[in-house]
Amino acid sequence: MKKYTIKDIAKLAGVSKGTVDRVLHKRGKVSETALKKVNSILDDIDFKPNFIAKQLKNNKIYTICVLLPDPKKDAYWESCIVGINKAVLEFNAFGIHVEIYFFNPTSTASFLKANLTIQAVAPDAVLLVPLFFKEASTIIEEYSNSGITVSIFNNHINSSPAKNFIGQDLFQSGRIGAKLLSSIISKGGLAIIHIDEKYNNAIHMQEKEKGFKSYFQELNAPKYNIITYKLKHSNIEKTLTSIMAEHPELKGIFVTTSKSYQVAEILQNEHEKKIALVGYDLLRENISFLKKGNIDFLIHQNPKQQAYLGLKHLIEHFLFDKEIPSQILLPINIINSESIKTYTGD
Amino acid sequence: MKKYTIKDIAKLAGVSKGTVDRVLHKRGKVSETALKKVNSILDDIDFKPNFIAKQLKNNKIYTICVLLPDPKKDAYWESCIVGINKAVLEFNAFGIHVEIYFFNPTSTASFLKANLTIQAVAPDAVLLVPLFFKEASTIIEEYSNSGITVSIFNNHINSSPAKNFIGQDLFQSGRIGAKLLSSIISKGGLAIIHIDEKYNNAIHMQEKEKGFKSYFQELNAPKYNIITYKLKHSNIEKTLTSIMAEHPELKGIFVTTSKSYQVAEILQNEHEKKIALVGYDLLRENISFLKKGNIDFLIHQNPKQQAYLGLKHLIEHFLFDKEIPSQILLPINIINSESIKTYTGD
DNA sequence: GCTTAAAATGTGTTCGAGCACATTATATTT
DNA sequence: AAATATAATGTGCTCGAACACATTTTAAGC
Repeated sequence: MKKYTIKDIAKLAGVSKGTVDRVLHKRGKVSETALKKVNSILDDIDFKPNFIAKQLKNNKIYTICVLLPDPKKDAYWESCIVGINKAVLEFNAFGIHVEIYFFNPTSTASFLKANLTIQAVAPDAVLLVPLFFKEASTIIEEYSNSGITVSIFNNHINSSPAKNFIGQDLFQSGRIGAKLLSSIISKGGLAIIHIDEKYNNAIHMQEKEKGFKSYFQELNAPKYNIITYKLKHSNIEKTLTSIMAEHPELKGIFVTTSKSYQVAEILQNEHEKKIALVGYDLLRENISFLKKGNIDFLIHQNPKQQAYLGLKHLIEHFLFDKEIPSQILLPINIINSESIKTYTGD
Repeated sequence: MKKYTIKDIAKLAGVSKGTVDRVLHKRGKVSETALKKVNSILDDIDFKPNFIAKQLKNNKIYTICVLLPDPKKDAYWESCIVGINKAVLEFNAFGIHVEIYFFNPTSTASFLKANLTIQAVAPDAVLLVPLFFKEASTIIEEYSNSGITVSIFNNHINSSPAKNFIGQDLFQSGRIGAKLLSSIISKGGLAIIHIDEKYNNAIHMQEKEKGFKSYFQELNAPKYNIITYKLKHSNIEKTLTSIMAEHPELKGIFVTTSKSYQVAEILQNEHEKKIALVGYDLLRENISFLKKGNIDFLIHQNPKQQAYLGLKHLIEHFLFDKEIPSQILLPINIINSESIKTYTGD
């Protein structure tokens, strides 16, 4: 249980701490006899170098840049900042310097420009949302070549050299949505609705759709029939009402993006029949409709936690030499009108 | 952005580091003029003492004892150990020593005995599950008098001097269960079933029942009628089948404890009609029935996270001088057969 | 003005690892 | 055997905060 120091070992082995140091770090210039003496002591005891002392000697300030879509353009990203601030606060006793940058999620040029700025900063690590597949891959490659550690969250990029990803299993996410709708309604028509956002997160939507369909395929229940639509924000109301007119058997809708409130808005005027609605993300508008009962369930993608963990693992990597997990898939939270209350704080 | 040291401040203020030190720690023996000089510098810059150096100087090992019911007696507590180990791992670079103790949840004597052992250890803090109201209150008082910090989790004790509690809002938890059942079934009979465990966690069950009922009262829907039963483990099958015979309108069951698998076991033989079932906690048996479809939703009380956070806040209090939050109410997670997959890891 | 007490201020050491540099021991060459 | 090269080992300083102790300054008393 005693904590041994290098000095202790030196004493026990009958050599100086310099020699012990050379043995520990394999710096050579140690005689056979001295090596044996030190190693025999090291075998006997459990020596762990004092991390605190190590850090003090090192005494470096690590800079980490975070790059994400501008929350002003899409409120989904707001909570990421909360998560980042949480991590910053947690480690403010250490030499960690975090800078946050935004890019316009509708503009690849903006993404590239932001990365130029970051490259000028020359940070130790970058945590980013690789919204644009192609551009992100190149950029990440560049960072890697400069010896800058890269972690990504929210979006996965298979072919990229960045190995540290934090997000959710989108396929499974779709299955969860399917299971939820099948819990609420026992038969009838179901619609998968992709609301086309200004920027393309097609992979997200596709994976969720696949998962959703796979659930019902496995269920092998012909009592459900599933239709899929891709709506544009500009004419949702018109399209949706016509879909409903065309499909009177429609009982449930699964919205694959955070824009389910736009569907809820329209559904709330449909008084004669209740259509179940499952959507994504705890946006203010979504929460409002969830509480009112127009949205039945929200699936929580937890962007706050994604950003928090991404940053935390980078920091712990630098400070404590911990390995960064190559992939973290967060639990997918199901939220209803009553449980939403418990998600406000931490 | 520069990191200032005491030496820097001394230089800027034109005094020695000893004087700066005295000002920072309010140790007195500082002249009016020197005080002013140093304070004016401190006002200008953002000085945060280097935590690493502080720790190295301090070089103390903090001992924290954790006391919880024996997981061998009730599997619910198993995951607490996982949470504790997570915290221990996270801070293993620091001087933190954690000891875990168990008590028999059916025996107050065992609880008292374990606390005697802990008191002999004389730790810096204790994290415990105050299962027995009266005994826990006394014990916590004793710890406080000895200057030992106490945090509690899972159970709340109003009248105790321990202010640091981590758990969930049980009333709200009951409301969530109610909302879930009302999502699945639109009308009919509902049963609240308390399965009497060997030890009394009556407060838990009562609060959940209150919450459950309050939801339906607010809903003001006479299409539901609610019955409440308290079952003993020994004769669940007999009692439950007689209840179902007596109440053919029964459509949903809310089990307030982690023993919903016992109900599911019986329900799986009822093939002619489907009864919705909502229960608590991710025990192996519960998960199995959730996947099979006999349990519709599980409410996750997250004992792992409760233990983890309890320990983490104690550690951060000692290491970083952070204040321990007087109360943390964790989010209440809803889990279905598809989302359970995403909860296995972290 | 001198002595002594008290207050104020400064100096130096410690914590443990890490590394530069100094010193000593051994081997090689002439 | 002496000179030089090379290998091996030891010493001492650094990181920044904290605190004990030494030194200086100021005030009080006669």
